[in-house]
Amino acid sequence: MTDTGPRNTRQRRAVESALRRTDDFVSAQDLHGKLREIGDSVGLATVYRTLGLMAESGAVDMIRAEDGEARYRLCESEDHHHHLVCRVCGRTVEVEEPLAEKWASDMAAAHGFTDVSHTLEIFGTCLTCAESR
Amino acid sequence: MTDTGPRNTRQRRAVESALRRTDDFVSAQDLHGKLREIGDSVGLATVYRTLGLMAESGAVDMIRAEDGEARYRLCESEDHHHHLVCRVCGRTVEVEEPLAEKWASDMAAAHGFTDVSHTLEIFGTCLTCAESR
DNA sequence: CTCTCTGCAAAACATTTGCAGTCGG
DNA sequence: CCGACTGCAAATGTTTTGCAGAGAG
Repeated sequence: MTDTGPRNTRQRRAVESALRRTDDFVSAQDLHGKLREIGDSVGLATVYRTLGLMAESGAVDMIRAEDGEARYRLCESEDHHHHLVCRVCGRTVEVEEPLAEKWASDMAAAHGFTDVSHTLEIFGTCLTCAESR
Repeated sequence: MTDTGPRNTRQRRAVESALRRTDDFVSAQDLHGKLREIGDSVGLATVYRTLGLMAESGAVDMIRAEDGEARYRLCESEDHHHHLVCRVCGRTVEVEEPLAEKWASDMAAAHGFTDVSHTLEIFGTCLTCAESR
């Protein structure tokens, strides 16, 4: 079980670094743009591939914006959690709801479902964005 | 307030009829395919436009599959509700969770967010699909 | 060295839009 | 009649993939 893990390439470091510098959820496209701006460019396909791997390994959270676009963010807590996202500026608050977890799995079990996963995201307009409207 | 509503065209009737014949969530592409199969073909763009309007008016529920594709289903209950969806066969169970509603709005308000909306979907493998695996 | 990772460009998809013609009311 | 609705094809935007070359271990 010698987990060699992914290779330590410049591109991977750049993606992780850019994610670390961002508090909010960003799309693969956004990230690609940011990297290009700071002159640490990484191919778009590589950004997608890297984010995909990180999401699979649990290193980043992935959510879907209301239009279906995927957005990523470095995972802060180990525990499963959800997000309150400003649909204007993207500001994010990480929230926990232990009851929802249990409710979801109980509900699924009651109907004979297994391998349960769930999504729970809250979208709104944050105070700052509402005022500057 | 004479709501004339949308026009009663063959295409709109075909879409509604096809939705009525399906218990599970279907994508616009699926629906377009089904209509073509039964020889009651409707342009793909029209399927999208019609589903979009119906979703806006609340006539259908719209959820995002795990891959981000939009899926639609005739709305059964007036109240806001959520879904337990089999990720293999698409079988759907409509569930309600009044606590989640309140929790989401309270949580958002506590952080100064307004115009709150939320998504809560549960994905799993239903008994039938688990057995035939 | 070897095998994974990368970049680029093309492909694959879902969805939207421009426009001219159709048809419901 | 007239404006909303439709079909088609082209445009868009995101994400994936094929392939040859680069570089990590």
